[in-house]
Amino acid sequence: MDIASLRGTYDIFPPQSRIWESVELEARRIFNVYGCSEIRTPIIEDTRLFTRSIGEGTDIVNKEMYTFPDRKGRSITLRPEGTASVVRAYLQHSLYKDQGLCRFFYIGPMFRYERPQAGRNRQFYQLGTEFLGSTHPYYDAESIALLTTFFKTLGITDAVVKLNSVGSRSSKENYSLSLKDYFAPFIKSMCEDCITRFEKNTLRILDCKNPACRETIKGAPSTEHALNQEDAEHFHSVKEYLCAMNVRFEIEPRLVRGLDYYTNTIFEVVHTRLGSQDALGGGGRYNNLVEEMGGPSTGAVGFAVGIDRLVMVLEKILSSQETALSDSLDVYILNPNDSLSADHIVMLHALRSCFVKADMCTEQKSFKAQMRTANKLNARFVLIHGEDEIRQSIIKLKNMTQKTEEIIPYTTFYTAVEKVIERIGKK
RNA sequence: GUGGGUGUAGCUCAGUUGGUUAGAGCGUCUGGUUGUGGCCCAGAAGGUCGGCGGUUCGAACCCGCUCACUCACCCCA
Repeated sequence: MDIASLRGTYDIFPPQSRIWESVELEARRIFNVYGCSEIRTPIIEDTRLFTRSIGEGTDIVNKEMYTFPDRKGRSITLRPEGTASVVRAYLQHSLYKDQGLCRFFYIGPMFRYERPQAGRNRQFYQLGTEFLGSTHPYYDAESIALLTTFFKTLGITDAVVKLNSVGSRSSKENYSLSLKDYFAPFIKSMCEDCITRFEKNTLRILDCKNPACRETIKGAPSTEHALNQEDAEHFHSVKEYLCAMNVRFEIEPRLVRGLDYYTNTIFEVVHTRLGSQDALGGGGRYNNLVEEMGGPSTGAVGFAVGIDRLVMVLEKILSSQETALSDSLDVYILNPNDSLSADHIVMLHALRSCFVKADMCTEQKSFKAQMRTANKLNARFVLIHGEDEIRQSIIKLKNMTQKTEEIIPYTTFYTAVEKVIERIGKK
């Protein structure tokens, strides 16, 4: 075949898909406990939604979006993240009129045109929450607590929460200015990237990994000094609430995020077993976004988790035994006669109607070969109903683990099925 | 977008300084006497050596281009 999955996209199949299922199941469970309801938004949106919310100067908007004209020439974009769509839906349906706080969660694919790498794909999957309608610092803390609780229930105990605050818009602007003042004398000796960052997005200089730049960055003013009174208090409360909930975190003064809409609290959860793309999740507060999108001033906070990366970590934690074990069959119906009998089809159907995980052999194979198949399928029982059994009006049921065989009388179809189900222990 | 690494059977990989019919392990299938699995034994199927072009008497091996995978930069989840 000459057609393969597109670059940066991939297929998920067993046994790996089982991990995905359990992640999603656990997420729904925890989110429900925290009062979040699911929101499903379209995967395609008007391009302007993202350019406005994420920011014109960001990498996502500049070079990573899947953007194309539709048949009427409108600019369409495959969503690169979830928050913008949630905010759009929130506004479009005037949800801010209903109640104080809306708690949503979402799960689904996102798209970014990037060079694939470990933990980075063009179609990737995120699950996340958005709390809309409050500026209270408690919800910043609750978001982080929910995130860490989720990881813990999945068995991830060694993830690290990194926390910082960039402050409100005015604090952010102040900070940006003070950084410019600080870097101005050194900028000519810094790396090329930093020079462009200096003009484009000064905050991002703090993220530079160049050792020479690093030295200059060390002396840069930290975000905390740039926060105004109110922002500092907000940040302080968040930290206090986190401590109260026994959530561990590390203050990371250099932490800045690539999306423009963040204000105040920003956080990231990293895991050491991931490689260079080590963020399992991240998020923060975005108090201006709803208003910027044309709604009322609305406080909001949220996070997103990279499911692809989460699964990578879980695969390393879980033993291969654990993932393979779950695949077993209750009964395998043999086909000792040459042709597929109607009796077997009806039997299979009846068993499945009673939620017995059953399957049957439809091929013309030797008895031995059929037994081998049963074994390969990890069948707990094998049901034998061939010519001999028909003559004697019985069914043979072999217990594969105990290697025992039981004879079940076949007086009527229903009593026989009943007995089989009873023996299998599914009643 | 920039760099490094890698493409040989379904999977994991060998393959000598270029030289006849390209191998192994696992997996798959079929047998090992009448209709009974795993273990063991025997056998079989399965490959455009990523693709295209070049060098050569001769290329899986050398060269060029291209595609894909992969890791890193960048950025993010």
